[in-house]
Amino acid sequence: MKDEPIAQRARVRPVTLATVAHHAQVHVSTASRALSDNPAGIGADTVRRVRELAAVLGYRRDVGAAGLRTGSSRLIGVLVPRLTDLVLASIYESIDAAAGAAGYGTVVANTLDDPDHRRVRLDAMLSRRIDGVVIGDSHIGDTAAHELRARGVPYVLVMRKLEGHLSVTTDDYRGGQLAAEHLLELGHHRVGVIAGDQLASTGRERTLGFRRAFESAGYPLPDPYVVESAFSTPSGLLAGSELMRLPDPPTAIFAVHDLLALGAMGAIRDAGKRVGEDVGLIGYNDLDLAATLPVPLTSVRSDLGAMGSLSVDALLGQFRGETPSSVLLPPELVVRATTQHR
Amino acid sequence: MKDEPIAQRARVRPVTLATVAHHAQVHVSTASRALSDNPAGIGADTVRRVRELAAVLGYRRDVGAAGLRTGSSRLIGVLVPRLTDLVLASIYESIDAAAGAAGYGTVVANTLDDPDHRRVRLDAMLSRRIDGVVIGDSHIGDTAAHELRARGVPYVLVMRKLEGHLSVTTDDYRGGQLAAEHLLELGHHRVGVIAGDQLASTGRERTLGFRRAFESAGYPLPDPYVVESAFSTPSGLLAGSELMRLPDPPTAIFAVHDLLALGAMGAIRDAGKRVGEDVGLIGYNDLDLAATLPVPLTSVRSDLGAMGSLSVDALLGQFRGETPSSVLLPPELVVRATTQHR
DNA sequence: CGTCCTTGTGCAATCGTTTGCGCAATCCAG
DNA sequence: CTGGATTGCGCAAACGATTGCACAAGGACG
Repeated sequence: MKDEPIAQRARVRPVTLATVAHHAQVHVSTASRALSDNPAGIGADTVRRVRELAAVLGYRRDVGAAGLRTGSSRLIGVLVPRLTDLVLASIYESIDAAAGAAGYGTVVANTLDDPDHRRVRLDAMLSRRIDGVVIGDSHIGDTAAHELRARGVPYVLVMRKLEGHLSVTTDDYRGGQLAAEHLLELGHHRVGVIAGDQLASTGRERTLGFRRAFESAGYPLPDPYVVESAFSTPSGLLAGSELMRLPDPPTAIFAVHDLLALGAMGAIRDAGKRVGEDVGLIGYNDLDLAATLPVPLTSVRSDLGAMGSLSVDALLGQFRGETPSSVLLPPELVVRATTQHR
Repeated sequence: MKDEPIAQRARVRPVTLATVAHHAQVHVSTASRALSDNPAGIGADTVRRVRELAAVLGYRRDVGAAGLRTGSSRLIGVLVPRLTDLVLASIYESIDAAAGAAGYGTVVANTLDDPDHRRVRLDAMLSRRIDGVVIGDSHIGDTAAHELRARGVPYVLVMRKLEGHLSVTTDDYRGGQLAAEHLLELGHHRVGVIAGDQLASTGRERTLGFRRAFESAGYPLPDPYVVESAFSTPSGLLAGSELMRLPDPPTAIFAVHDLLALGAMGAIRDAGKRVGEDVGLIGYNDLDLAATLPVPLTSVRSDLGAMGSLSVDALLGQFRGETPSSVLLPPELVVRATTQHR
């Protein structure tokens, strides 16, 4: 008893390939092959025996160790601005699901749209020898994509695009147009935009498409009617108040993100007006909650699930040595109560 | 040129410890020690030289390979029902931040509150030899915690508790009481509850605390006034409509999750009543958006960030061989416009 | 001037898996 | 009954990092 080593917090599991092989009375290499996806050069009954034993013993292949040998970690990194942004969370969910179906795991990092933070997180990912990266937070002037290209690590941008890089996005310019056309049809001529981050292609293009459409119709937007913002609810409240405080407040507002629209609702209320009746409002992304709000929100729908899984496809294609091309999905306008009067 | 091997998609980086050691003219073991956190037994200038060289060469320690040797993957697994649930996303963000600060990475899995799904995801995590697990989706009758205990893998429950397991939660029973006391003070006697999932401790305890308080005050809630639900906005709309269709609809509603409250707002509107003025409403968790809604939402606040980082602390403690004890954080009522009339 | 200690470095084993290569056993045809 | 083809399996070398142990150099001390 005295010389028994102290088993403090003994991980109960040293079940390795060797254990299984030993029990099955075969060589470890045989066991490895028997457990591989398509066992070549191994007798059918050996395969069965090894697999049964593996199951009984609770064997679980050590993916890390395997990766060391094969050079592939079977891990995909995902960069997002924030997971508490519902839109990114949705995309990440579908990325993870698609990756999982293909036998890959994912690691996600909040970059908070901050370059330093992002450097650190990307470094950590590279340290884990990820096989590829989905970039969901690209920014004008951002270097992550270039760096990955230089390193030869496959990557794809999602949601936000960047000139010269593979991406899977929706046609945000067109989305802005859709919103504008709808408001024009309703007879709005003095409108405001809560424009989001102009360094992100989403905020920029949605705003641009919207402004151009109003311009073409003969009602160009003066600059004070377009206010930049982050992509959060509080930010929407701020920007919305700014618009409502203008000497001639807009009769309708286009917010480039549903959460911004949510904040704008508060601002409109605070200004003593009624959403939908006095002031029209359009959001973007058509989140679940848009439909169930007290006053259901008109929104430009983009297929977040599709974006996620297509981006994974693009990555998997690169793993196979192909060179996929960028995807641009069509947006769609969903009309609800916030733009029904007038 | 002919015999040049085809360099298809050559990962440009074979910078290993050996490369660095070679350039620095030292043995690889010396290099390893020089790069470790506190270099013992290595000359100060050697350390400096090696580190400089490593930086110049763009060396990055292969965490997987290191883990193979050290037996620690420096990876923490996190189980959540869904990341699109804002509450869980917030908790996960703080878990990831705390883990990152301690030098750990995280992998998160959506279990969708589905046992099979969860088995698969947990298996994948164990295959990666995670050092510990934060369980954010525990359920009555759930086996994950037991299994981890049996395997000797450190774990901690967060947000939802389970008898006999280490957990970091807020006092949900007390939270329900707070909501009830507030409504009683306002003179509400016929109230409804949107109770969430009764297999989750959150839904159960918040509901229980609320019911007991009304019972003690002499106004027990008839069963039809308590309706179960998922934890999403659409689900809140459904449950809310059910309550509003009762012959004697409640004069106030307690929803055990802000998103449920959001859905309930829609239901109240649909019933032709005004939120806050005709029907009081209380949510739970005090998400960002609660304060900025058209009618700002009264909500029971729980400190999600603290829960996340405390749960990581609990895990780290176990890594060090300690046996941390469960944490119960106090909730707090934040009164806003949805409960201001009457 | 010899011995002992300290300090810095190298050697080699090890973690769990995959895989090229070669050896044995089996089969069938000539 | 023999020889070649085929099949099934084992050996050992990676993969990249960490670490116990041994050893060399140099200073301190008696």
